[in-house]
Amino acid sequence: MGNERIIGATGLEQETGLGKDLLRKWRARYGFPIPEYVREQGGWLYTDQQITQLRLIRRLLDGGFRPGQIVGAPTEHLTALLASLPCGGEICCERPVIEELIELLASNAIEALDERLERERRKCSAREFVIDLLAPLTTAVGDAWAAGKLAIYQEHLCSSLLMARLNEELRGLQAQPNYPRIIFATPGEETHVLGLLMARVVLADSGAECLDLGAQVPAEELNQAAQACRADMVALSFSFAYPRRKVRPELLRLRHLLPASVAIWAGGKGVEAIRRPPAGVSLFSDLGRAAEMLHELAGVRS
Amino acid sequence: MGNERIIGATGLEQETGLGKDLLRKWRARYGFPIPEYVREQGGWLYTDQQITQLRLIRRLLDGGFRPGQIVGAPTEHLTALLASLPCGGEICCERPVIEELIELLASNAIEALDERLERERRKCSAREFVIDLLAPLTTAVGDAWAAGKLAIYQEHLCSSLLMARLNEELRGLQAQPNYPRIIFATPGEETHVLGLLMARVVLADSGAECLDLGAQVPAEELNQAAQACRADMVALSFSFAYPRRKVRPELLRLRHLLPASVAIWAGGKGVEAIRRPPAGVSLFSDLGRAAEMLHELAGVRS
DNA sequence: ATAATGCATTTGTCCGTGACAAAGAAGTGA
DNA sequence: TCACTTCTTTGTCACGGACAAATGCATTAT
Repeated sequence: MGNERIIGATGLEQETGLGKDLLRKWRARYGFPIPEYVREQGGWLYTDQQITQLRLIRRLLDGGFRPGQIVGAPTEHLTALLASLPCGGEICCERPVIEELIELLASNAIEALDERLERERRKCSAREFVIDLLAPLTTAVGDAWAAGKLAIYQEHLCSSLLMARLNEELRGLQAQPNYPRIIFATPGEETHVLGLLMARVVLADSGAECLDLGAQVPAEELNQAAQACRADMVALSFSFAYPRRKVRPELLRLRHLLPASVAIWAGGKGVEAIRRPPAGVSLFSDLGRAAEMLHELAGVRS
Repeated sequence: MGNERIIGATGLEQETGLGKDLLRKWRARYGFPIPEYVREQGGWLYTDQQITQLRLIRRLLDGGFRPGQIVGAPTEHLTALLASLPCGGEICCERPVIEELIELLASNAIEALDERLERERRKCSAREFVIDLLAPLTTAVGDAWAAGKLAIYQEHLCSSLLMARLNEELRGLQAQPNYPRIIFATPGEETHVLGLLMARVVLADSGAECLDLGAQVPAEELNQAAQACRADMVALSFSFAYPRRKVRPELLRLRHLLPASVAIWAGGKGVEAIRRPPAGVSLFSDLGRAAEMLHELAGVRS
């Protein structure tokens, strides 16, 4: 296992969420990161060091730092800054279960992980299972990856496992009268579906009728679908990776397209930082609150 | 409903699978497509006409035409060429069931569609269900979309429905002794997971132990996962949208990384055009054949 | 003192161009 | 007919410039 990894600029984009153009600009402006070109492989060679730094930078940017302050900085400096951030370097494990689960994942004990989840599932309702266990678990897994405790493939493995579970939960849930018909989708550039699925389980469990359009649905298509299916609501999920500045315009455009009778709910890590929602759009950073809102809404209707 | 649609270049990329850079080059080389810049929307305005042409061009390219012959051509010319293609403009509906299902989808009768699938499901084994119904249905839906008979959102809706179904099928399938442990994933830039899921159901139904890594797994991670989980095989799915030229290099790189004891199987529309597979890689355009191979392999082992 | 406004700077994305390598086509000789 | 070599087409990347949105800072008004 060498301490250098060849990754095409596009591959690096996958890992860090930092675009090709942006990395080029950084290289020009701050002199970092400068990869080495390897002829025989036909690709750029980034050192592990550089990749680590880029990951740290990504997290610091999310934490509010500006690129000019951190992009050229040495690793120690970055880690120091990260530690100074509230909830920065630490993995938030409020519940010991979650730590256990992550340990299992780290040691590739997939079957054991699945069984452990099954046991936890029996202890509570579907809603609690998702809100109090799976959601925190997902963010904890993300943190553990960023901290280098998990490999990406383990995160993927976990996602896949959770998605299968969530799909199971969805079975047999019946829509209740007076509860809205909701279309779930992920906006334009968002590929992460796990959060969306969790939301679907929670709201379906609460009695809503749910239709899923999956990932990367353009606003125009969403509008068509909402009208064709006579939906009462559109639910969107923005992950942490969604470019912040694009959230509001996307929501505004959708609000402009959709008839006023169709509500728009948006959730996920990507909208937590948004202060005031655009008019006619509801933001949720908490699935529990969304479920409450749903019940209120249905109560008014009946 | 206007006859013009605003789509950012990136949005168009979604719809047609044609990258931003490529469209720019085409515009410079062939004078097409030239969108109009709209200041107040801050985006490029592509006419429906242009989008239709681009879709047709996409299909013609898949059919073997070269860009220089078709990129500037008028719509009628393109449709004529498409009709001249074997199985070109037609939707291949070998089985009338599929046509029925598509009709249901076109009229947004999702529940009815689901019930119809359920009825078909009872008639046959899981394996036949996937191979003889779902797989053809998926390609038929793609064709219907390309022909303008379905909107994208309907395709998405169908995908989501099928994925839920397939996940159900997966439940309760037990791995059999002597059958390999397989890791499923989608390579670097591939986001389509439906084909992968179908393959997983077929092979799991045949007795393999399946682990899913989901979409967009870089070769390095795949290697790590394969070694950590002691997998016997890696199964990849390339959709029609995967850039042809990248298939072979990706497979070669993976073959180079993985230990020789780990088999590589690749399938999907994206590999059908590949004539000879790289050494040490098996290509499948047919899930049935893959299942047969699996049984042979297990027979040898036992 | 606080909030609000206007100006300067930072920063991410897109564009047009040129370079280049891989794939395809065409030509050549056995 | 097949293998091999040129020539052409074609997709992707790098580069530098341009630009708009976001941010920071200073000034003013309440």
